[in-house]
Amino acid sequence: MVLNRSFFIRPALTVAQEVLGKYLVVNGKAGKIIETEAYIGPEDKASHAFAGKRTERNKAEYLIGGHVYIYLVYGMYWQLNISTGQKGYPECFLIRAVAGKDDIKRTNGPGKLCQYFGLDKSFYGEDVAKSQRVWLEDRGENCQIVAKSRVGIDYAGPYWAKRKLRFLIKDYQKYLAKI
DNA sequence: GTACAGATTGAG
DNA sequence: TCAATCTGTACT
Repeated sequence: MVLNRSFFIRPALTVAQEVLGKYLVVNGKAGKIIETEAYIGPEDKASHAFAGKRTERNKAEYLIGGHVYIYLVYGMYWQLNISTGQKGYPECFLIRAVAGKDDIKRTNGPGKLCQYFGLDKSFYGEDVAKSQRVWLEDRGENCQIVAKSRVGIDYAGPYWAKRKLRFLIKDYQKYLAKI
């Protein structure tokens, strides 16, 4: 079943965990989501929307849950986020890794999975609850969740860098072992 | 206008 | 350990 609006309008903290084990489907390719990070609103110092900041780049983060917030980092890699929560409140989660058919080494990083799925700025603001080319699917697979610290945000200070806002499925290492 | 750093990655 | 390479932000 395709995940609908009601799934995404909950807090990023909830959605980032529940979306693990679901499938990302883009242009006919599908992958099981195995790692995410939550960016939980204006008080989150690591978020692009910290202190309610709004820019041309991050405006999709303010849309009602279910919209694609995709942006370029380091000049070369796209990061796929999906907004959560209500309209006007900047929350989202970042999809950091999915498990594709067999070549996980091409989808085990946020930049790499976008390259694999062909995701770029043309998907900016896409509504995954309505889109015909990108959506999330529940295939009835349950999984256990492990929480870790987020990656690459040391600039946000020890409190936000250490908070357990990165989520992985428990057998994440098993997938990596297939490389 | 210039300077700079970043939610990454793969090669050395 | 480091370079690739673009964009928003904070300056001049």
